[in-house]
Amino acid sequence: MKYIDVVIDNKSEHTDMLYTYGCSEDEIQVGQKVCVPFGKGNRIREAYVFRVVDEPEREYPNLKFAESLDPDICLTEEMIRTCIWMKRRYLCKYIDAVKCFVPAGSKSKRGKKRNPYKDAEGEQKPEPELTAEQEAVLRPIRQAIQKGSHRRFLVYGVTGSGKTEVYMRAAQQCVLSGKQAIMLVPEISLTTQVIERFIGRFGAEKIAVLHSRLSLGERHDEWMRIKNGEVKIVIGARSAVFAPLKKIGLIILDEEHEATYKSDMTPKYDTVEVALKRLQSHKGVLICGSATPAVSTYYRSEHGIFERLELTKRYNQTELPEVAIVDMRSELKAGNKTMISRALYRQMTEAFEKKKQVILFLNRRGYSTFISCRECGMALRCPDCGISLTYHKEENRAVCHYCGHNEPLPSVCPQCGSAYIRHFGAGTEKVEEAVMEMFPQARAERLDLDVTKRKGSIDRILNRFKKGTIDILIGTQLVAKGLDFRNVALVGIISADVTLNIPDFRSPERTFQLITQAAGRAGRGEEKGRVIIQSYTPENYAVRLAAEQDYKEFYEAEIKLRSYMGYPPYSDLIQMVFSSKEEAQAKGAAEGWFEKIQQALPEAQREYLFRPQAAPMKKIKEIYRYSMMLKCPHGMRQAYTAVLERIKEAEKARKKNYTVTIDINPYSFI
DNA sequence: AGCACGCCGACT
DNA sequence: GTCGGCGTGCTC
Repeated sequence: MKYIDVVIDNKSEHTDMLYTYGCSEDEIQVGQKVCVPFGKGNRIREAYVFRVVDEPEREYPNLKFAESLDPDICLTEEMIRTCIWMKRRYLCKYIDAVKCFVPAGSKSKRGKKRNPYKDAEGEQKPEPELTAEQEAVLRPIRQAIQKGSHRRFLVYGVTGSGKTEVYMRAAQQCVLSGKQAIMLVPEISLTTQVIERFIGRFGAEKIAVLHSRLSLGERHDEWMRIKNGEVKIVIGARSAVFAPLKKIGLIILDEEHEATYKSDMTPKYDTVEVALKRLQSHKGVLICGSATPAVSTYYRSEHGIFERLELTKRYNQTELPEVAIVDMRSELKAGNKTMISRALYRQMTEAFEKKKQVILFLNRRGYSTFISCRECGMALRCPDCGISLTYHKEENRAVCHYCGHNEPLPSVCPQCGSAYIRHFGAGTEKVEEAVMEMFPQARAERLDLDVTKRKGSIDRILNRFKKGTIDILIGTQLVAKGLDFRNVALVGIISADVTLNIPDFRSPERTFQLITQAAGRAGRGEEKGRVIIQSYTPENYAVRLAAEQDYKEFYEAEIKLRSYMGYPPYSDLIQMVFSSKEEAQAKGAAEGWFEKIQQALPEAQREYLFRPQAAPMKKIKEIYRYSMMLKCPHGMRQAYTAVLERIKEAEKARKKNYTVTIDINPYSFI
């Protein structure tokens, strides 16, 4: 007879705690899925064992007994420890964390197992010889994996420097050492080449692929294959970090800087953090790889938290493309009011004459519009936060989405006095139209998230582009990621200013990354490629240094700014969103929390909490939203989240007419 | 979240 | 006298 503490699979905040049951099964283990009677009606509910003890901590007058255990689903102690850690770190419920580890689907009815990649042949290529640089990078990685020491590496390697080969060799070492590896990629549908290479090298039977396009049954089967130890390497998007492997020797995050590694659903976890937590238990190795590391990651590699390894040479010795910036202010002065500069037009014409292909980037304007001067390029920014102000139509004002600072819309540019100051963003959609008009004979295709939603259409469009049945690919960031097209001679970035003016402290970082990645798409064949960046602020450091392909210089400039403004990595940002059907309730909840947090903070730290403000898209599906931001300076994060945890706990006792969602270091602010 | 208990109003 | 309305409070 054992006593077990379980977490009930139940959506309520109120039951988010451990319940003690009796269990006659002496073999019961932490992580086991069980069925227990719960509540007054003793309805049978699913639950997960978090603790097993011989004697209960106190008397339970009406102790109940667990009824049965699920033979298939059993998490390890390490996974349960990670769940407990996640609850505290992301302020989610136990069950939310548990759900990350268990497969969503149930056992497939037909006992037949399906491996979606069973028939994939893989890219059959002999193992290439490693370059001296790759050898040097692999040496410490292999050593760490072999010795089973928990170490963290940043592999900073320029595009085309052979990072994937390094990953594969590291994974090979991991398998040789009797451990398993997880290979994470930002977006599975754009990573078929990587999967093919892994399958070609290791064989389909040793690899599991996890992603959202799998059916529930397929996902369950893959999960079981992994759990039963049939699989050596798991490839997948961020959720694959939860793969039920027994001995994790290695976790790789490819394109480490990508936003998709931060979950925007509950629990709002950060993949690197979860990976590190798991690897601590497994004494495993973390590899973060990127050609444009996140500023916070590079900072860690400067301060001994990550060991930095560099790949500086392009694998096949192809030259970096020639990058030119076009000053859109002078285009306007010269009377060109279209979104295509004369230089870009010329280059496109030339490319088509040579039967080459063109990629145009048009960044989605997203949810906000910034205000800038078309004559001098200046964009309105918050005097306190340094981020772009957003145009609010209703009040005709410019508003800061971090602190709420707002000012009336100027009628003339405060810098140069021009009357050509207006809100920007709209109009980028017209690029496709403009291009069609300028090049009616060219076959253009658009690739963005709307198109992507239709299953399989990414691959279809990309295949057509590869075959050459499309001349111009017009796309968003999607197209920038790791695609390898030989025949692309020219990449045009329609407006670098759009990403630059997204109201987020990371906008320079993202601009730099986008331009660099986009540039990497040009000239992958024998001929040198060309890149044209159009901007109203060509002197901006992010635009200029991206054109020069100078990451380190950019990092130095950016980290100074972060330090000065107190943004990550010098702080953590916490966003709270309060939503309700009634506007007054959402507002009231936000203000109530504001007061409570203020009271909990020492007076000198109250400036770190910004006043709540209505979300720009105030009403989504009849729900009103208010948001508020808390900046946690160095080392204060735990103390601050503990304050929020206490308030959340206290609010739970009352009946609430609102919901609060807390996002630690969100990727976008609303 | 559910589910039961509970204490008031319209019905057989 | 009883059926059922949903307000309240607890779930090992």
